[in-house]
Amino acid sequence: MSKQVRVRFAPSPTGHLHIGGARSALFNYLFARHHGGDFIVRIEDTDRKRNVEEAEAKLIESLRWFGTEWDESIDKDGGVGPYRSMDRLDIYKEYIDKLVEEGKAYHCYCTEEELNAEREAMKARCETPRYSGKCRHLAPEQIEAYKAEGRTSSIRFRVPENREYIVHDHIRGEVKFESNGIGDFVIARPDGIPTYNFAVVIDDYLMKITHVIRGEEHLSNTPRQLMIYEAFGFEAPEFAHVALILNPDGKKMSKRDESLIQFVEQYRDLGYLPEALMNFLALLGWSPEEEREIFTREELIDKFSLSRVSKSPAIFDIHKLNWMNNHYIKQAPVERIAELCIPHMQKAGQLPQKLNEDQYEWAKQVVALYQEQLQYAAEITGLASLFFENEVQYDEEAKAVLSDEQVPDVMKAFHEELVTLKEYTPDTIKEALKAVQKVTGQKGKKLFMPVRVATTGLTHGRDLNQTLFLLGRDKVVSRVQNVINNYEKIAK
RNA sequence: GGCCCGUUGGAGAAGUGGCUUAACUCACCAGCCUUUCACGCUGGCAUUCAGGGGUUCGAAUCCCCUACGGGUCACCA
Repeated sequence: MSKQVRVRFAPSPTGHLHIGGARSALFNYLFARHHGGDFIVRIEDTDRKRNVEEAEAKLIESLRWFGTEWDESIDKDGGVGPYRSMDRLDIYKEYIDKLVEEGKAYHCYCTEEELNAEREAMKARCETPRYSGKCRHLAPEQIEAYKAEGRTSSIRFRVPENREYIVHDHIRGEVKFESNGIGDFVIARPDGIPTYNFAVVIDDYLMKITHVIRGEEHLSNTPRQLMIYEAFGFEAPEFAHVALILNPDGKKMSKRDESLIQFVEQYRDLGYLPEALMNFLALLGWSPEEEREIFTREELIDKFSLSRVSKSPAIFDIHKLNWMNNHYIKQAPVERIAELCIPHMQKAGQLPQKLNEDQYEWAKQVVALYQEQLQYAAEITGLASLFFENEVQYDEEAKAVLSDEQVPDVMKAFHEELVTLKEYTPDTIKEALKAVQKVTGQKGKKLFMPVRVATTGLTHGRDLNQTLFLLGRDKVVSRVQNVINNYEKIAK
C-alpha cells in the first residue's frame, strides 16, 4: 500500500443519518486516519425521486455531531469535486458516451411497463428476474420506429458473457460471481442521469478512492461495478463489505421498525454523547485485540483494522449503549451534562425557559445528583420529577414502608428538627436526621426509608441529604406534615 | 427461484488444528459494602461452538451436506 489511502462515505440524501450509515462512516474514518489517509464524504443524489428536502443538510449535521471529521466534501474541496453526484452530470455524460461509442453500452427503448411485465413473467416461471437483452441488437429501422413513437431510451451496460468476476474482499476473502447470472443493467436513465452502479465507479475512480468500505448490501452489486472498471481500463479499488446491523429480533431493520432507535439525530436528541455512540458503534462488528471496551477516538484510530471486522451481522443492543453512555456521562464535567439535561427539563415544564443564575445553579445540582446513574440526558425528567410534584403519590411499596409502626414518631421528630433548623444545608439535614435517631431510637432502614419515601414517594433514590436539600425546606416540611396528618389513611 | 454472504451464551465478541474443562464486556441472578439509596465489589450464567457427516492421534478452528438467517437480482442507494 504505497498509495495514499483515500476512502469515502457516500450516502444518498433520502433521510436522516442511520446508525448503519454512521458505522460505515466511522469504519471509513478510522481506517483513513489509521493509515494517515483522506476521508471523503460524497453525496449520491442521483435518485431525484427519493431525495428528501433538507436531508443532505441533516445528514451532514448528524455526521458532524457524530465526530467523523472529513477531509473533503461538499463544503471542503480537495480538487477532485464536485462532491455531489448531481453536480457531476457533465462528467458522467462523457464516460457514458464513450461506452456507447465503443459498443460497451447501448440504448434500450423498453418502457417501464414492458420491463415490469417481463420481470413478472420470469418470476412466475421461477426464473431469475433479469433483463432479457431485448434491445442489445436493435436494427436501425426499429430504433427509428421507437423514436417515431416518441419513446425515450435509457443506456444499458453490455454485460460480458461467460466471465467470472472476483471481488477481493478484505472481510470476506475472494467472492466469485458468474457474469451470466447478471443481466444488462441500466447505467443511465433517459434524462441522462446515471444510476448508482455507474456513478459510484466514476466517482471512486476520479476521486482516487483506494478502499471501498461499505455495507454488505453492496456486495452483490460489486461485480457490476467491476465490469465498469474493466470497461474503462480503470484499476479497481480494494473492497471491504461490512455485515449489517440487525434489530433486537435479529431481523433486518426497516424504516418503520420501532424496536430500535435508528437515527443518529434521535440519539443526539435523547442526550447520548457522541463519543459514547462512536465507541459503541466501533465495537459493533469490530473488535480490538485488548480485553477492554472503552476507547478514545485516538485509541480507536490507532487500533482499527479491517482484519478484525466481523463477517457476521450484529444486533444493536441498547443496554450496552446505555451502559457505555453512562460511563461517559459519569466522566464528563457536570456543566456539560447540565447543558444536555436542562432543555429536557424545560420542555417538560420543570424549569422556566429562561433561567436566572440561582435557578441554573439549582438545576445543575439536581443534574449532579443524578449524573452517576443517568444513562442519557432525557432520563433526567423522570428521575427528577419528585422535585416538581405538588402532591406526592405513594404506591403500594411506598405505603408499605410508611405503614411501619415507628413512622409517626420518626415523622414528628423529623418535623420538629426541620422547623427548628437555623440553616438548611445538606450538613444540617444530616445533623437533623442524627438527632431524630437519638430521639426515636430508630436507625438505618427504619429511619431513612420512611424519610425518603415520605419526602420523595420513592423507595429508591440518590443521596438523601442532598435530595432533601435540593427539595427545599418548605416542600420537605409539608410532605412530612402530610404523612403525619394522613398516617392512618396511608397506613391502612 | 438463481447467485452471494453468514451461523460461538439473552447481546457484543475472543478464538485461525493441541495453551480452551471457550477470554473479555453488556444484560440477568445471588451475595457483600453502604446507618437509607445509589455507585462499587465478588460470585453464578455455553461440558460446548446451528445440525449431521467426514479429514486428523487431536476440530469451535479444515472439507462436504442439511437447516436457519441475511443480501442481491430496480430507470434505489
